[in-house]
Amino acid sequence: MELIAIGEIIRERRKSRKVTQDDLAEIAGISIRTLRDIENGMGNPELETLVKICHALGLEIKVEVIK
Amino acid sequence: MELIAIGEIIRERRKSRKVTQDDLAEIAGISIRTLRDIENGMGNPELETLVKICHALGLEIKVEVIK
DNA sequence: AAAAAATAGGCATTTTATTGCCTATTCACT
DNA sequence: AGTGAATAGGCAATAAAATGCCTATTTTTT
Repeated sequence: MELIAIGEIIRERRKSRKVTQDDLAEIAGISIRTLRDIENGMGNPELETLVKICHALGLEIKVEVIK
Repeated sequence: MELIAIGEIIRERRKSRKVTQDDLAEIAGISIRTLRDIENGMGNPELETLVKICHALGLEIKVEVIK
């Protein structure tokens, strides 16, 4: 699970929902600046930040055993 | 996915591997202080920190659609 | 029961994510 | 092509995570 991968997942999901970065950031309760960085694979977000975004998109973060 | 849940998953996995916090922290490349906080559900770790720990334990962080 | 090992958490410091403000660039629509 | 919306990213300030040092408590081992 890399940053860029999460960013892409979030971006695709957001676009499929036809939501702007601005709207998603507001719904998730984070700044658009942070959302932008995450979608572009920059930085190293806090778990809570990711959870907020994912929740706003109907996504969930899970921990699984590597097979 | 809540903090306390991740902490418990990590702790259980670590114990099943018979590894101490000290050892796991060193293997993961983070401080024992941070690992301790995460296992006890305190704080709000960075994604990279979680990834390091999970990797050291053969665990993976995933994003899934909520059913 | 005693000793050693492991875990817990307070606190100050350092490092880094988040944020806001700004302008530039790209995209979508008429 | 032109216009407005959306996205991108630099930079400084702020907020918060990570770390190190310390002692206390709990757990394990002998």
